[in-house]
Amino acid sequence: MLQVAYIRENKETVLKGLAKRNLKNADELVEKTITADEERRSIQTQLDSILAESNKISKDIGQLFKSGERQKAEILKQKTVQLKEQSKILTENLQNKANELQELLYLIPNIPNEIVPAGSSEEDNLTVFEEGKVPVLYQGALPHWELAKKYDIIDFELGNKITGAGFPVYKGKGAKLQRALINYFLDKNSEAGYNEVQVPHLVNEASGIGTGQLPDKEGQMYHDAQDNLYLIPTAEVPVTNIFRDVILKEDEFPILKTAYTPCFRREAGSYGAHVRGLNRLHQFDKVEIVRVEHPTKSYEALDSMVNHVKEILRELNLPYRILRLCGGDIGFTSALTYDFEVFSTAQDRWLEISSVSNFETFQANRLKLRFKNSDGKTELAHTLNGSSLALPRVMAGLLENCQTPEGIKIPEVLVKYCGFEIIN
RNA sequence: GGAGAAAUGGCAGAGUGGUCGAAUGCGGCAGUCUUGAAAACUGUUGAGGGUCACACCUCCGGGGGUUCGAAUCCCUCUUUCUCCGCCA
Repeated sequence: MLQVAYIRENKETVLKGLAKRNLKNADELVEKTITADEERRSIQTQLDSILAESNKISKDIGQLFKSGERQKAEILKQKTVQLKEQSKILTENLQNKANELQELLYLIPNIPNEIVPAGSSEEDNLTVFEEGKVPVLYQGALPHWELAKKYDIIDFELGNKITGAGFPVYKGKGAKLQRALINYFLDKNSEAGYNEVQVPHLVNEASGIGTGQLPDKEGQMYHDAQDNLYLIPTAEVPVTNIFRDVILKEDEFPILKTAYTPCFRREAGSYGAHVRGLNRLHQFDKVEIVRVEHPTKSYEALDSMVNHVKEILRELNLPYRILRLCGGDIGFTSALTYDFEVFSTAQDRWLEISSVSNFETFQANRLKLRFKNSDGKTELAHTLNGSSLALPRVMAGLLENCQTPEGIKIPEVLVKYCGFEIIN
């Protein structure tokens, strides 16, 4: 959520940024917001002066009672009746206007960074880096869902029976490989200075709002209506919300956290060939990295996160590329996002396996995540996060790219985590 | 699940209807002293709104109520602690 004061004072910048996102009715939205803000402040001022007056009278009454002048006190009491009426009405108006303003602010996405390319869809994303050799596979190489069946390591039908589509069961070496990857990712993240945490997999409404899933992506999360809790779509939500309503000291920066969690996504409206096998699931595992940074250091941090993910992919020996998302494809809350994609030879397509973003103050404003700066003023911090990494597509990429006629060769770095070198 | 107690500023902890945004201590920051540091002393130190700046307004777990006036009284929710029971 952008700060109203920022919108008020930087209207042109905001409009320009929203234009890059191809946001329809941006002008109207911004105008309405500014008007609602003005009205809110005007009502607030009126209310404040009425409250000031009645506070004063109350104090006077106190004095009069003390000095025994009950008669005079009774007269003053009469005066407050009218003030009370007025303040009641104004309080109600203020509440309504504040809600209206809040609703409007929820509709305005983050302002993209200068270097975010213009564009309307994923076609316009900019490839900024590419690395790794695409292996030449043997005749008869299979997509991962065939491999999963052949070696009996992932069972989609069984998951379908237990729960439904998109909830696979990992079996035998498949389960072990999955666990190996999780441990490997966590270890890599820890080595890089990320502090490991285990967090709840269900979150409350305030947390969903804090990181921006609510109210924007309400329908994407599984919701337990009985207790009003949401299954997390990513560890970003519980981990970042560690810092909700927190005022940090400046020397507490930088903050680096990593967590492994399952992720739950309803993925309403996603069907077709591209969601086969592991490509799109309702439940999947992910290791996430989250950072809270000083505003002057957040882009440096973003680069460091990108480099960190690069190193992991290098070690896994996977061919990948990095995209800078364009204005039309970048997430609602993000100012700059880099997507990592692994090339799947057997599917002949790129699979998104990581998304690394800087949210600047957008989340921090919702979270009320601030720090005391060197002038002693409170200032919003910057938040960032990225996947390091999402399991299923890494798994898909590994299975497909590492397949040989003899079986699936486990990358060197994973062998000590798996305890085996080949799936056959 | 049953019984009881509690929730106040970074922390500890006072405050049971007016002069309380809140004593005191610790911590933090600044200064004096010192070659420097420690100690001691002095000052300062919550958040949000509002203003050019003041004024002013709101906030004592959340919500509601009583009252001219609520940290203080009432209702309700949440959370924590203690004891008992049950269970991993």
